[in-house]
Amino acid sequence: METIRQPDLTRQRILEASFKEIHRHGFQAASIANILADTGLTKGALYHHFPSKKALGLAVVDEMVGVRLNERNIRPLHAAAHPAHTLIELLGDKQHQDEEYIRLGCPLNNLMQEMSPVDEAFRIRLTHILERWQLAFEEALRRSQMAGEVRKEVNCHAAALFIVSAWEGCTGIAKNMQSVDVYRACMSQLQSYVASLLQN
Amino acid sequence: METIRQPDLTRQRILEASFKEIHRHGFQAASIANILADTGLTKGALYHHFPSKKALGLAVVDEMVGVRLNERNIRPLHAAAHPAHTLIELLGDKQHQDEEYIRLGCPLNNLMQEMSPVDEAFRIRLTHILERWQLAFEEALRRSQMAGEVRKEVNCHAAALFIVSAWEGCTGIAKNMQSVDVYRACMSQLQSYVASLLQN
DNA sequence: GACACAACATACCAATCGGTATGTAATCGC
DNA sequence: GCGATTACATACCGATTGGTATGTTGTGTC
Repeated sequence: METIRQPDLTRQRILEASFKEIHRHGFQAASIANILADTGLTKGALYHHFPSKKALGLAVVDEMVGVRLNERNIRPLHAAAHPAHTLIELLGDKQHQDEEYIRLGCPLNNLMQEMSPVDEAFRIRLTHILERWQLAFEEALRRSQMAGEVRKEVNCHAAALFIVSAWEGCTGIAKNMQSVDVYRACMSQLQSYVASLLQN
Repeated sequence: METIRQPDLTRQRILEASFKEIHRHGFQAASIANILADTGLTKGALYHHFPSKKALGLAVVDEMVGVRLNERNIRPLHAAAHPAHTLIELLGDKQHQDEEYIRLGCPLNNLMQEMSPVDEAFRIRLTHILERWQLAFEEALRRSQMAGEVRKEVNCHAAALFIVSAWEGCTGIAKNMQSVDVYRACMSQLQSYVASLLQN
């Protein structure tokens, strides 16, 4: 009975199962037992790779939540020729209109709302992710501003903060109403807000 | 040893302690033991007034969260002579800038984010509260629209949805950043959005 | 090939959870 | 005043929680 061992891969499997479990139930209600049942592993494996449930949660924040947000919502802006327009397109992206994603909500927002008042370590890491996101929007607006596409009296920093906030607000409301239509209607209003920052 | 009994009052005390506990830790992580310790009562008392933790939570939603929102964010709009302007003032209300309120977040939003995907009974009641709120904004905008204060091409329904969403988004982000300044900056942007709906 | 260590599995633990069964005292109806 | 019922208090319960101690097996190293 020889069983192959791939520690890096099992670690990743634990992270993915934990991400799913946390996305469904939140961190505090996330059950180690469920994660183990999902992966088919046992406690020995999990506590070999992660010293505690909290450490596992923080790893999920950094290596899953943060990375996914980078790939989906930040990277597209970096290569954009007309960042502000790419931003508006991003707000209407079909990627975010997935049924289950709307039902379960934005993983970043979920964790922020749950953990921020409860655990400082979580809060700080989540804030860092949030700030990277906000900064990406700010730079996108500023680049478009220098290109004359965004009105020059616009406060890009404050606008970026508001866009991130409103985005999370829309996903949160749509999550409660369990409606893709609500999500679209809400994000459409946000799009027109961003459009109001443009020239003409 | 005669102890006076005021069942209505003890029920209210349980509700208030539960509201505090839930506001701090969320519903699922809220501890019955903590609530009892806070009130000085015992399990016998609590389970006499409420059949289960879930029923207690739903009562908190209806009798505490819903009522508070009515008094603070809806009633002020009913008597307003210029509803849209009252709405803008409401967004800058000092009442919502209380330190602890920002640290712990909006009770309605907290519960929506936590409970919507997990429990349908919670979701429905929270949605009702949310819809009443949205409707109050919609009617405020519409009244101002008929008075010629809000531009007539504005979609009041969609705008109200967005205002509620963005508001909750702002409180959520400020809660994570634990900053009254962030809250103010964010709500200020929302104010200017609403202002952009006005005539001229 | 033997030794060392990493990568797991198994079994167990105390603490906490929501909930219940039972007991007791205050209050209300007559 | 007396029985019935309401309003609690006390003690207990099974289930689940995150965590640990110990065992076993694969794997790289010399």
